[in-house]
Amino acid sequence: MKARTDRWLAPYRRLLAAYGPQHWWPGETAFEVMVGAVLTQNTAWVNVERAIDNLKRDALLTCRGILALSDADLAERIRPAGYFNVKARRLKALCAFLAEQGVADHPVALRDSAPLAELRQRLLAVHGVGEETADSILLYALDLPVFVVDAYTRRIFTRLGLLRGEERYAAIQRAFMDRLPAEVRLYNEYHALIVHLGKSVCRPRPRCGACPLLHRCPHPRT
DNA sequence: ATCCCGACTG
DNA sequence: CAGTCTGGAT
Repeated sequence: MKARTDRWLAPYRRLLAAYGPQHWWPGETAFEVMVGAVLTQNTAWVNVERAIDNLKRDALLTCRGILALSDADLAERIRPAGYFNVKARRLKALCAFLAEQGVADHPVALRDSAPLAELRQRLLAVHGVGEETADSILLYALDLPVFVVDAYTRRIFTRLGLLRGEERYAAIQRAFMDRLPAEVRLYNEYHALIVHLGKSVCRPRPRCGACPLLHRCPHPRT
């Protein structure tokens, strides 16, 4: 293994040893993962679960079920996830897209409808789907090898001295994908572990004493 | 740069 | 009480 790869893979090994497999994404079907990816935008997952349960309770966690609701009705049901008016429109846009693609009754089939690069472009064209949401859907709903970047990734790897902190999403994603083997399993687990570390330890005000990566962090605080 | 927004932590 | 949460559109 090249040293260039190892600097970006070592944190993964360390985090996996410390925290164990995270078993992401917490969703039963590809469609549920897609809905969760939109609902969790800037929102704690516990709040997303409530919104998803609200839809499940009335068997509305389907493409057609969501499209059949009025914006106001849908917004009311997903209220616990916050930004409910915005997200109601975004969920409908996502479902309308799936219907257009002819996969409303079997959303996971989206995977085989186009090559990865084109699928990503199509998702990015959907209202409410930005880079992180698109990549989360590709990786966690469709099992395609795309590395998901988020605010935790930027913060953690900047503190580790591997990023400067000003890089755009695409640059950070390329940093990982150019160096790591293109394995769905690895990308899935790595991002999940990054989120865990970012939430529990490498927070805005970090708890460096509890960090599994402390030994390779240039400027630990506290 | 600002708005969207409920639910929870410290 | 302020801060934070698996962002994206305008």
